[in-house]
Amino acid sequence: MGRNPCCSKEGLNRGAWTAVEDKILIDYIKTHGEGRWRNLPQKAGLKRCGKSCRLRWLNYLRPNIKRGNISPDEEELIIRLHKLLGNRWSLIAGRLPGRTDNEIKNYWNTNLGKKVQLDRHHQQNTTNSTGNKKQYHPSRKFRKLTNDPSSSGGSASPSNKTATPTQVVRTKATKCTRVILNHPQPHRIGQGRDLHADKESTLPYNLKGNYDISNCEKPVLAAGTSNPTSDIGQDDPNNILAAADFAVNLNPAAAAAVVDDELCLADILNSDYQVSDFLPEYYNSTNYGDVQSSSSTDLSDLLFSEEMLVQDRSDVRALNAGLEFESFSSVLFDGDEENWLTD
DNA sequence: AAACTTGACAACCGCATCGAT
DNA sequence: GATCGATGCGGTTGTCAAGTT
Repeated sequence: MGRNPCCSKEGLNRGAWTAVEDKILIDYIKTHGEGRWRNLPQKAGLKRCGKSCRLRWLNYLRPNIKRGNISPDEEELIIRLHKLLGNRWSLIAGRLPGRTDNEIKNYWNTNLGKKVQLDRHHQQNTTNSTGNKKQYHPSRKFRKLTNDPSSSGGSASPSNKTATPTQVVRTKATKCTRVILNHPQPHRIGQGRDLHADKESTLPYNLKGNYDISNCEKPVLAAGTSNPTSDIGQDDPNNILAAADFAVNLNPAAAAAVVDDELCLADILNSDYQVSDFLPEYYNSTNYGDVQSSSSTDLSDLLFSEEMLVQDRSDVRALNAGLEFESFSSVLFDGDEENWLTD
């Protein structure tokens, strides 16, 4: 039994959307909201496939869409996330507010993919600098992207001739020692647990690198809510982890918090975790050290920001099989001088 | 100036996944 | 558990503009 086509293609408009069609779609969605894409064209009076309407809305018409001008920061984040996640564009887009998966995919295919590829090529050339090599002739776009002086449109100066031919965006060797994820509110004094009195035993692991998660549940990755804490009963004795802080002290290994084998970085990135509001207060009160936190900070910002803390390296522990450690480490520590990470 | 090439990106398409029944 | 509809996702294509020869 074959699947019915999402819509009859006969008599439907195809190709670029007109301003009139856009207006109809916008007006309809403003009135009736998103969803029901299959029936939307008929109800709205559009001669378009429902899929097409959805795509048009999600990628171009909906509010808060950023168009063009992908910043160097965004570019860097895309490269890192792609290194980590591969072609999971929606996942990557989810970490870039206002950007769509389609835009990022296109940007990657036309810019970054080649850029990264060229960078790898250059690295190979520099490491294997002996022997005759076939000369590489990058395309016009390649030369432009990499500021190759041979580019006709480039602004090459004589001094550039000795410079590295590629100006590829390099990942910063940012050392992350602690990743804070939003998590359920810890029990407070008088509410079942006293963190201040017994913080070592209350936490599922202590912050000296000895992780004891045997009795812990993993936190609720409450997709779709920015405040998963509200779903957790504070007195639920089973929510040990829910009652504990989900900060992972990983010196020097940058890592996302991983609680069990089922939770990997990709899961975390795919969640709607945000840095919790209450953490600064809590951490300050328990003297657990600096926690840079902001309620508006997205996890991706945190994972890849300069704000990640650098402390001592003394308590590196293998964290978890679920962590895509190798890939993650290579993402964050691309520099040759950062070999210690993989030790 | 025309022909050709290349890049950018909007849009399409097929398959996968999820939830309701 | 099977089926089906709705939606999401990622690969690919089509088209236009800009650049090159």
